[in-house]
Amino acid sequence: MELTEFGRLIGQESRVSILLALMGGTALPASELAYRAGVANQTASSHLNELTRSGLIRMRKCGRYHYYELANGKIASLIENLARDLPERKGGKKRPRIKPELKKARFCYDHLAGELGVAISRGLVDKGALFLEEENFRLPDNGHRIYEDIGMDLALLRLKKRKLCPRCIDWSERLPHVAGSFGAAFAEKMLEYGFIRRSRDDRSVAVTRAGRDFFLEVLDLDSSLLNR
Amino acid sequence: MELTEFGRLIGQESRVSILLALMGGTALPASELAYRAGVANQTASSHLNELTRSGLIRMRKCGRYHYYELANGKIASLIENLARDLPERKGGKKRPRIKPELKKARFCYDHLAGELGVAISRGLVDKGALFLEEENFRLPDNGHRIYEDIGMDLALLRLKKRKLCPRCIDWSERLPHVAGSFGAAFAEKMLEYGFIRRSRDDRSVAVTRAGRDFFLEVLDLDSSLLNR
DNA sequence: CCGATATTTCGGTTTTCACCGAAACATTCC
DNA sequence: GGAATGTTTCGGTGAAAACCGAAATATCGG
Repeated sequence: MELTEFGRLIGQESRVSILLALMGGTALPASELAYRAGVANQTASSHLNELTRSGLIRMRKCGRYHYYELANGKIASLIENLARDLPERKGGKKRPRIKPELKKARFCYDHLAGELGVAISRGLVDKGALFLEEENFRLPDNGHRIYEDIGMDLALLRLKKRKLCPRCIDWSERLPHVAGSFGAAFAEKMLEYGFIRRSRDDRSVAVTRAGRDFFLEVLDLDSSLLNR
Repeated sequence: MELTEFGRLIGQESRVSILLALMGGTALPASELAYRAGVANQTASSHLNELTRSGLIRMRKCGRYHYYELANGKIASLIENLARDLPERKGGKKRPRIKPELKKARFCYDHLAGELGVAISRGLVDKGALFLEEENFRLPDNGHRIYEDIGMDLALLRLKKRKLCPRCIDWSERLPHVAGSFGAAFAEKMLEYGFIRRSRDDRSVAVTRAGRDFFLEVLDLDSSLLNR
C-alpha cells in the first residue's frame, strides 16, 4: 500500500474510530462499528468497504451479520506503533487522551498490553518462564510449571507459522510485552479462567478477583496494579 | 499529534512528495519543493504552512529563501518506519516502486541507508569498530583506528544529547544500520572526503572512485556494491 | 410466505480542500 | 529608488468524498 493511500484512510475520524474499535482484536458487526464511529449505517458501510478493499480489515459473514476485524496482527502493530511514535502535540504536555482504563490494561489486537500486559511479561521473565532477547522473547525449551498449571500447550503453539512470542512495544507504556501466538494464547487462557474480563465498550480489560489472586500468587505482580 | 491529523497530512500526494523530498535530510527552498511536488508555488506554500503548523517540518529563513526541513530525526524515522511496515499491495508482488539508486545508497535524514548504509554498519561491526547490541549499536570505549584515521571525535559526539548510535531498520533492506549522531557524523565525513556524493535530484547517493577504494580497503565491503 | 432485522446500493446534498491567478510582501541586486 | 526574484496571502473554482434518506438485498424467525 502507498503512503498516500494509507494516510487518506486514517485521515478521517470515522474510519479511525472504526480501526481503533477493532484494535481490541474482537470482530464487530457493521452496525456496532457505525454506532461507535457516530455515523449512519450506510456511511459506515462505505468506509468498511473501503477499508476492506485496501486490505486493512476483513469481513466474515455470520448469518445476516457481517463481522469486521483487522486483517491481521501486523495491521494492529502498524497502527499501535504509529500512535506511539507520533510527535507530542506542539503546545506541550496536555495529553489526557489516553483513557485510564486503557492505560491500565487492554487488548492489543489479541494479546494483553498496557500496564498489566507489561507487568505480566515482566513477571514471566522474573519467574524464568520467559526470556527477554534481542528481537523476540524466548520460551524455555522445557516449558515451565506456570504453563502446565494453566494448561497451555507450548508445543502446539510452536507449530503455528505465526511468530511465537515477539516483543511488542506498548503504545502507552513504551515498554516491551509479549505478543504473537503465545501472547494471544496466554490472554485467551486468562479470559477462559475468568482472571480478566473484556469491556463491552472498548478494548480495555478488567482484572477480576480471581485474577487478582492469580497474578499476585503466581507472578508476584505489584498489588497496586490490581486494585480497583 | 492525533492519528487523524497525521493521516490527513500524508493522505495527499503533494504533501507526501514534499516530505519525501525532505527525507534526504537537506533543507530545501519552497520553490524547489513546489517543483518536486509538481504544484504551483502558492499551493506548495499552503502545504508547507500546514506541515509546519503540525510540527512535522520547520522553516529557516535565509535572505529571501525559506528553507524547509524535517523538524527532527524522529519525524524521519517515523515516516521511514511507516513506509517499511505498510502491507504489501494486495495483488501480489508487483512493487517496482523503489528506484534502484535509492535502494543502493541513500540518505535517511542525516545518515546513510540502503544497501550501502547496511553494508557500512556491517563492515564496522566486522572490524570491531562497532558492536551490535539489543536496541542500539555501541562504540568501543577506546575508540578505533578507523575513526582516528578519518578524524572523527567520538568524545565530542558522546556529549550531544541526541542518541549516539541507535539502530535504524532500513526501509528497503529491512536490516539494521547505524543512525544517530554517530551515523550522521560518519556520513558527514564521507561527504567531506568526497567518498560519496549526494544526488542533486533526490536523496540517493553515489560512491566516488575514492570512496570505492576507501570502502574496499578499510571496510572490506563487497565490490559488487561499489560498481557503477 | 411475511414481517423484522442487518447490511448494502443508489442518488443527491453539503463539506472539505487542493489548486491556481492575482496581488501583496520581502529581499536582493543594480 | 526600481527591477528582479522568492514567497506568501487572498479569493474563487472545481473535484473529491463524507454524509444521509430511500430503496434494494440478504437472512432470520415464525
